Amino acid sequence: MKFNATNVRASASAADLIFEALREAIFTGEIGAGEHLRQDALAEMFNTSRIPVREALSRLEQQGLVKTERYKGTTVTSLSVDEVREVFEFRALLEGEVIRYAVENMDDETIEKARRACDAFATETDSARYGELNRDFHYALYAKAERPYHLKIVSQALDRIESYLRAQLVLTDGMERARREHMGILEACIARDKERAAELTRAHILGASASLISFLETRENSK
Amino acid sequence: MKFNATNVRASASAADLIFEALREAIFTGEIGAGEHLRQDALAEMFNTSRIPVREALSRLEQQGLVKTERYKGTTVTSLSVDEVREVFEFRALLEGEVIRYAVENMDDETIEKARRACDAFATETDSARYGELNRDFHYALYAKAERPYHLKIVSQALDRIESYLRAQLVLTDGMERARREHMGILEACIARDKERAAELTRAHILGASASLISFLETRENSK
DNA sequence: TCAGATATGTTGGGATCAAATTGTTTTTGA
DNA sequence: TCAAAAACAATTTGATCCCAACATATCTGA
Repeated sequence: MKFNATNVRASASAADLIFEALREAIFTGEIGAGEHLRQDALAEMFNTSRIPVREALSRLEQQGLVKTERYKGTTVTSLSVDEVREVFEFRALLEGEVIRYAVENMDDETIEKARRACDAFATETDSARYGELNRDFHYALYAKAERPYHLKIVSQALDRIESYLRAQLVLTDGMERARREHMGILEACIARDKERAAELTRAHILGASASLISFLETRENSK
Repeated sequence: MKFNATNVRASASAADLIFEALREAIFTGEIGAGEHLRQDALAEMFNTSRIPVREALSRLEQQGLVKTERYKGTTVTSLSVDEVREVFEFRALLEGEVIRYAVENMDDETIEKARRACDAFATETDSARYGELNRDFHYALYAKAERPYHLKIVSQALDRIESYLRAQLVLTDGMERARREHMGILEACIARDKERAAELTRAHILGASASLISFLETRENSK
């Protein structure tokens, strides 16, 4: 007899929980850039020892969300405008290519799934969930590219700038524009027009980048 | 009295040293795919406790070089042919773009540095150093792209398949061909022809991929 | 024979201590 | 007085010993 394949073993370890909590806190801005994270304090906060805390911090560092210096501790990293711009540029290149692959394998089921994600994004009113629903839509399409490595890197790039992405979406026209552009991408996928889908995706990302960067720069200047 | 003969106390932390040692051992094949890594054994081997060992393993896991399952331990991951193919495909896309940026900013100093790296690669006789010198050449050019995030991802992709890359280079015509192709790329950079440099870089990577994969597949079939 | 019990080994995580390093404060000497 | 030196505090890194959770192999009894 074969046992039920439920993934009990994949249940989160303490390090997983701390990692997720910190990641989310950084994304929402609850922990601001430059802030110092002390291992002892975190261990106490999460009611564990330092061991899982260190593992979580190490993973955050690998993702570039924090930086730790020997004997000095770990701080939340802040990205410069140039760095943000570069990550968006990278995403435009990569996601454009990924959607091209995806359209090649596109089927009705995937389109249906993407349409639902698109609707969910368009009707959501809780701005805290914009980022998540935005990912849902794109990933629904990207899944069909059948390129797990590419997708992992896309995901990593999104993590790097997630907090900025969330900020961009809640800007006045960010959501409305994203809604429209998602529709366009979806239609190109339905028409199986991979070049148009790729071009729209690139434009979608670069447009968001431009709007975010102009926001960041005016904020920077007004300080 | 206990002697602590290891040079743990240099500048890198113990975890750094263990990480590097394991990484190199995996690259050279000293630790084969599927092999089991036990924390106790490693701690004893490096004359430390399990704490830095676990940190090193965690970092290796983040890079995808090993996989750990809860309460079961960590094993060296092996890539399927499809995965290897995908990483090469990814590199072709990304490195093609990176060299395009690099040519835009190209200067004589960089070309001189790349030429030296190219010569060093062409004249090296120790096959263990091929991989490193190959990286040196490409990075010398890529540096001028002034895209740190892109370069980090390139580096990460190379890490993922480093051991395969080394295997590919020591195949009979791998080195000779790489020599020729490096020359071509360098010349395109000198001519400031970014499209040709990009196309040659793509072809260089995809060619290596094709030759490696046919090698892997015949080996697979002959088993 | 084979399902269940048992033994053993490994990883996950806790607690506490020592060592190393950095930053801060206090003391000292000109 | 004030700059350099010394002492001190805070913090991270690592060691050691501990136990719990879980996996696997072996043994046992029907």
